[in-house]
Amino acid sequence: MVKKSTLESILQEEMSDFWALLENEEKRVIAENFKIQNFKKNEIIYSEGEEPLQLMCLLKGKVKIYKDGVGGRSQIIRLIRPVQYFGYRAYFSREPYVTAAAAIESATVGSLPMPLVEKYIRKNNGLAWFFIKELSNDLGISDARTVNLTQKHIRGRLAESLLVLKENYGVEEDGLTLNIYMAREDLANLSNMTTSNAIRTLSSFTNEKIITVDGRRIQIIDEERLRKISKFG
Amino acid sequence: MVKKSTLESILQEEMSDFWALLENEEKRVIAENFKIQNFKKNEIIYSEGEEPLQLMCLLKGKVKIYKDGVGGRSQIIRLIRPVQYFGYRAYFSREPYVTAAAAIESATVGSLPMPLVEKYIRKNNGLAWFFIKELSNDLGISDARTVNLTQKHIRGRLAESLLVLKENYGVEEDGLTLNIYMAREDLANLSNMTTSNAIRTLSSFTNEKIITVDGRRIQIIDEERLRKISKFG
DNA sequence: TTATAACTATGTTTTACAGCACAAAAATAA
DNA sequence: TTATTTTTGTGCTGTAAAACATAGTTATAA
Repeated sequence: MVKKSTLESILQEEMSDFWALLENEEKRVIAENFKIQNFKKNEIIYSEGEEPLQLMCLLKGKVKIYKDGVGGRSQIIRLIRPVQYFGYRAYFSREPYVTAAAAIESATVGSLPMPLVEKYIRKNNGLAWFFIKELSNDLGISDARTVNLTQKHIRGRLAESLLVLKENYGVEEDGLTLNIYMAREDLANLSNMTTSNAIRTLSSFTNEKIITVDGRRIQIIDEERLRKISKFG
Repeated sequence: MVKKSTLESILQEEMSDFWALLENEEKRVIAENFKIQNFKKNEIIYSEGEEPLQLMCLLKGKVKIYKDGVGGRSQIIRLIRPVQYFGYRAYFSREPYVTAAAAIESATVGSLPMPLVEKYIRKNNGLAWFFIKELSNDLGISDARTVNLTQKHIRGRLAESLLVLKENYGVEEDGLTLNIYMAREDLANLSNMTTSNAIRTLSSFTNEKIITVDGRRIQIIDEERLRKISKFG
């Protein structure tokens, strides 16, 4: 078991944006109820239909929020990086989860009971405003995504995904290699296409010297080109 | 009892969910800054790229929130009915509108300056909670929509749209006729398909006795069937 | 080590849907 | 009224992408 002081220091240092908004008494209670959990690669964090009870904060690793659709096909809705919050929306809407979450790579998740979070939101305006901004940002992204996924062609969708991955998880020291190693299947589920087509289109991009691929390592060589494809492809 | 202005009575009666959350002083200032505007059928209410300055509330009529995508194609993101609020999200995200809004039929819109709304959100917890719930609901719908639009086939998407129209705008006295008369093009933009395919698929549904069509009047005859198509089609 | 499963790669076939053309009907304007 | 534009309806064609098949390749387990 993790020491209480450690938990509090994580709240203070990692989740400072959230923590800083709390009053002293709130901080005490939040720290008491804060829990940390580890998830292995591919482990499910929560599933569709479950009751949303925790506000989660990704402290380490990478997480995908996804939705299973028609015929076993899965759609990745959004990607979470440290330090981002997730798992709370359905609670606000008083409904079970309509999405699921899983670790793309081994992940550390901090969590707080939603009823407690709601209680403090209702009396702490800074906290309320924090969630209004979070939700507003996510909603804007979701709306934009709907159009991108439905109207762009395969090349455009994959190009966009690669750029999103770069923006979201950044690159390694070389400034080119994406700092995330995703299975082709996940890349496909992110881009709304079949795995075969993700593989095929990656090959095309490689042939056109837009990217290089080494297993799951992807380097973006010609970002400008990728942006053009994303916009018009 | 003091006689209220027309504007104030609209706030009190039509926008009661919002109004009831305000303190007396807030009510006074809100009433002072409340404006009403009329829009003709097909008139644009706001456009992508504009600065979001008003919280809008649809008092009468029907409004579509849409986004122009690749090659002049348009995607309807959500539909607004009285009394629903819209136009505020982008302001919270401190960005220009990423969507546009237009009247499907002649509409009356009440509006309030966003800076004022923000000011009150920051000191009125009930108001903050109101927007947290609104945003949460919209985000859940948007995420579900992404999957529906990308994974379902044409028949499934149109079936779903018809059901959404029924849930959203209801039916006339006969219990069957959708209470909204949309152009085929709008129906197509709502369902992510071409106008031709919307027309064709409507014809198919008619032949299969699932609906009847008379111009823009649509009656849902076999809702059960429509649900099945929406789910598995 | 070998065996087994999971992932990646690529070629072939099928099909759902967009794109286009054109006509009829309805709405709107002159 | 007639003229003109907009909307609706159908048939035809082409193609993007799914579905399928099969094989090589890399992990994981026994």
